Amino acid sequence: MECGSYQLLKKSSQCKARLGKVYTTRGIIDTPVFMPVGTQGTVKGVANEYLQSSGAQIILGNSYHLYLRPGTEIIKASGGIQKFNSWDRPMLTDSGGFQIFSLNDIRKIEENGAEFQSHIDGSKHFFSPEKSIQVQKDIGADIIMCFDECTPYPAMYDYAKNSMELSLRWAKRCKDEFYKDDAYAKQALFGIVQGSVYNDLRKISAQEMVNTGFTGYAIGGLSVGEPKEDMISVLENTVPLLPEDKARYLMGVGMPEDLWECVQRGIDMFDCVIPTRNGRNGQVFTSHGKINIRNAEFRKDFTALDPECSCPTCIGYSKAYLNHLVRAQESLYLSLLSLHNIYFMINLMTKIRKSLESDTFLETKKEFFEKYYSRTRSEKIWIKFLVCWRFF
RNA sequence: GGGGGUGUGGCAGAGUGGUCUAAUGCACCAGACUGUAAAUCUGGCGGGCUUGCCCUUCGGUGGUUCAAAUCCAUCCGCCCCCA
Repeated sequence: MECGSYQLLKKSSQCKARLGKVYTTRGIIDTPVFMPVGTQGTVKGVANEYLQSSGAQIILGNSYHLYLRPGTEIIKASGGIQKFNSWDRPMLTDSGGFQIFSLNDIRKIEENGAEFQSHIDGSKHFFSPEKSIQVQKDIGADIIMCFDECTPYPAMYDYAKNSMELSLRWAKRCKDEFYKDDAYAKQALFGIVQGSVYNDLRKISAQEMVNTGFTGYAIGGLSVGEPKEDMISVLENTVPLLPEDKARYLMGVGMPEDLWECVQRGIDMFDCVIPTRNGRNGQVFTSHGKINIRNAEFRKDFTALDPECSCPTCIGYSKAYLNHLVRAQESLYLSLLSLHNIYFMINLMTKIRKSLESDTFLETKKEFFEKYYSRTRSEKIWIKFLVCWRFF
């Protein structure tokens, strides 16, 4: 099987959700899948052994960050990123496109590419589509991404259009660069659909990307601050334009509730920093909703974070102890909470896949949401809950 | 016994006539985080409500003044040095 190719196993009879597999050089990924983010070649705070025990099938790395440090020379010399970081399951690298968005103040975009100032030492670097592909080839992940501009939100129509068209031209250059040598035998290149919240732009982008032809298709530029309804609308209008026999990857999403909504609309792959970042900030996902373990209410709560979780954190430690670790700024909590959140996401995706196998996606979703929003009675959460219901 | 210093919100610590409910840090109470410039950031932290104002606060008491955390008197507590 060609690296990055998608096999559709089963379609939900209830919605656009689908069960499948993505084949890569280093293994087969069951989809829908959640990919923990490991920007610098490590999922922050979580050792490989634990990451594997969580059931994580594939993790992300970031070209821009790895290019700056340790540098592609070292990664190449080590035998590729997965020799370097000892992660033997599949990996995907982002192109640096997201850094065009997030390093807003220290970059300049032009037709040929983007000039960045290193956030580490201020030195100037230029990423063209060709450069990004070369870097990603040197890093050596199984799936690599086109260099794009992650259009900021809000974006005026004209800006979004120009940005989307630039990403299209860059995508073609990425493809040319990618197929220049035989790297494609081991790696797969995914294209990225842009167009902000404008469905006509999304349509053009999707059609053009498909015409250009990629092994898989990502939807980028979402979950950057737009209303949730806009994200859903974009998915409902864009996903049907993508070929059924290719993987669909929604970049940067998301929260547990988002995963349900987006799988329902036909997404196969997700990545998000949320489980690890929130873990480092004390916020924990549980089957009964998210909690901030730092809060006073947990000082004397000697039960586990989530009674339904069997991660090492939940097996070994109480909320009261984790609350203490956070308050005392003991570094152990960074790992324990990140690990739990990763388990939560991975378990959630397993639950989703099982529901697709038995074709009970919507029932399982409803069950999840009822429990997930049961803990808090706050008005805000209930409004969110009702908004989610609208999509049934 | 003599000399000097000091007492400020939970803690540390600024402030030495009005712009003081009183800087700043910590602690505390919450919130946010979506292809990671994030172990980060934001808000709150005397009381009351009609959210603009009112009331109560800088060891105690009394005073000076239009006005006192700030000046004076006195009392109380603590610290240092000399005997």
